Amino acid sequence: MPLALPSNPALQDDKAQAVLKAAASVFLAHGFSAATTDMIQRKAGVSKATMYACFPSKEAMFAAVIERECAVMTESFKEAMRVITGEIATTLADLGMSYLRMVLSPVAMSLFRVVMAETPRFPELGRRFYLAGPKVVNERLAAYMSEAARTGEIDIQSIGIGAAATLFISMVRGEAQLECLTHPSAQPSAAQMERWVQNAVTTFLGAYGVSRLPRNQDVREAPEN
Amino acid sequence: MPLALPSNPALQDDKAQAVLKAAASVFLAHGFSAATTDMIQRKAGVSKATMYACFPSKEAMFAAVIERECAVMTESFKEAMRVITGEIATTLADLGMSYLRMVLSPVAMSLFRVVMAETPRFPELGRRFYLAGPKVVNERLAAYMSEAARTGEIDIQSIGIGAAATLFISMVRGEAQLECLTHPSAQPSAAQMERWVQNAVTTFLGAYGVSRLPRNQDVREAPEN
DNA sequence: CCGGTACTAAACTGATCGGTACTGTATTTC
DNA sequence: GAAATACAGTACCGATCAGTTTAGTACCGG
Repeated sequence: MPLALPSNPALQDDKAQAVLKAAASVFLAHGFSAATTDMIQRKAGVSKATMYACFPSKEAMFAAVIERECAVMTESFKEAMRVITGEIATTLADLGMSYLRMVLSPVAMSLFRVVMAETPRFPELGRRFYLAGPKVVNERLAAYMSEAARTGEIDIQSIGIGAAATLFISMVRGEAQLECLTHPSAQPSAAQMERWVQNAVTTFLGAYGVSRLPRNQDVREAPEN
Repeated sequence: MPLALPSNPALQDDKAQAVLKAAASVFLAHGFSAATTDMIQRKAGVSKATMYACFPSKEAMFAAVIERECAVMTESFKEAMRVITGEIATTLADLGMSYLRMVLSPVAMSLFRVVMAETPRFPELGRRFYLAGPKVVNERLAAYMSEAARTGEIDIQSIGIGAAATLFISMVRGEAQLECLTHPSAQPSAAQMERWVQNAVTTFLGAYGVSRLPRNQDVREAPEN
């Protein structure tokens, strides 16, 4: 008789990883309630007993999945928000594009959907998401803007660094994310993404940029959405 | 004992409304998968047979609920985005506050969560939501901005009316909605909401406002979030 | 060779799901 | 007053759920 599986998390790490990976794909595709442990077990290629040896319950699997995806997201955002020194208009555009690519990626979209849906029932999950994603991005961007303010490229004294960062990010993400969330089949073109980012940069620098060159070196025309 | 029924040939319509209302509260609270028809039936105070006489299936109930909530939302937004003539800074702040109050209301938040979660499985639902909410708001705001541009209060030729409207709305909504979605327990204070709106107005007019008065008549200082 | 370990496959438990069918009853219509 | 209508209440159906248990297998170190 196989001994009755004590709470030994160090089973085969191999199997636990397979379960976690399978659980991630199932939960991100279907959400918590619509996902079934059978789907996870089947996709992981392990037996039910093994799965329940790795995680004590469906909820625990879900929590582990979200935790892991948040951690991955944090790293991706840190990478995406790494500043390459240059003119501020270019830098903001680059940061905006990196950010938008991340936010609109299939994994990030699915994670967003699932977390938003399940936050009322798993509140700590929403907080975790906020800290892993938006918080990190805001901090990185605020750090850059602080430097840009110091060198005189922008003047954001009137609203503060933190607010300036969130406003810029909100403009970059706003319409883009909303449209993609509500139209899941069609993903946006590169040109569309550049338009979204460029509009945000133009507006932000229009409000807070310190113009050394004559204003309005921008912009191609920007269609409705 | 069943109470006396109002003797109408349209009894069914009466019950159907009760079912729809109950279904709305259950679906908005739990999402599609976690909601059960028993919860709806119980809350509506009707029998299962009656419920299934009104709607052929759980999916149909869900679709009807979302459809109705979207219709209600449209009317609310149209009301919220009605312009009362005044100075542009004041008008934008008023519109922003009305909009934000709507967006952050419990019903709108729940609807947003549910629609975002279920759009991959019911794609037409996401489109419906977009048309009923964001689209309407953008149109209303764009109409106002068009007028403001005509009277010379703003100059948005460089990006276009539609883009200007979505950027302003994105700034108003961005951080506010994200924080409320991820922190469902604590609803924001009026002061916090005013700060969000004021930052958006300041930034927008900083970029596109035509200053007749010396610039920077604004702003109280704006804390981080 | 043994005994423990790490599993698989599948049967099983009790609960719950969406949906149907049946029974009984109050009201309306003719 | 009889038939029809519109319901409540509830038992029921097959399916499916999360999670447990059982039986058996392949591999390991000693």
